[in-house]
Amino acid sequence: MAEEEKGSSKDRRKGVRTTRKATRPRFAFQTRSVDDILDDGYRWRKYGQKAVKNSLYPRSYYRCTHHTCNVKKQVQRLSKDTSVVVTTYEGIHNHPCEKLMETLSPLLKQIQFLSRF
DNA sequence: CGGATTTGACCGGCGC
DNA sequence: GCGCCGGTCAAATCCG
Repeated sequence: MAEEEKGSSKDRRKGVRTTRKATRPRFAFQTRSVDDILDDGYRWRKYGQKAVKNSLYPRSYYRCTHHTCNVKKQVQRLSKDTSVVVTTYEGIHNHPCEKLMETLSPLLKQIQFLSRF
């Protein structure tokens, strides 16, 4: 008979060890922007979207696309001011700021160039 | 082609 | 004990 892959093959969530409660500081601040995705210097990948009761707008969940970076970001829109988004950062980056580096790259180059003198 | 994104479905914890 | 909510992951799809 055909093997029923339904059920066993569908091994969805498997081992969500609770050993993931390491230091995880949470920083939340509001920003006035019409875009939910605020490029603050890191790359984010959306992994979920859920609607909030206190808000008639959905909340977006983002995660850092880095491998050694376990940082999470939550973005919610204020029901009073849809032009304001609340960004909550959870965790710390384990890698240098890509965008920041790119922005400082030309500057660093110039500094090094001037340093030669 | 690869990476990124979207939606739906599922699971765990908690309350009563 | 059961139901409900929140939160996360997976697959499929899209774009450059």
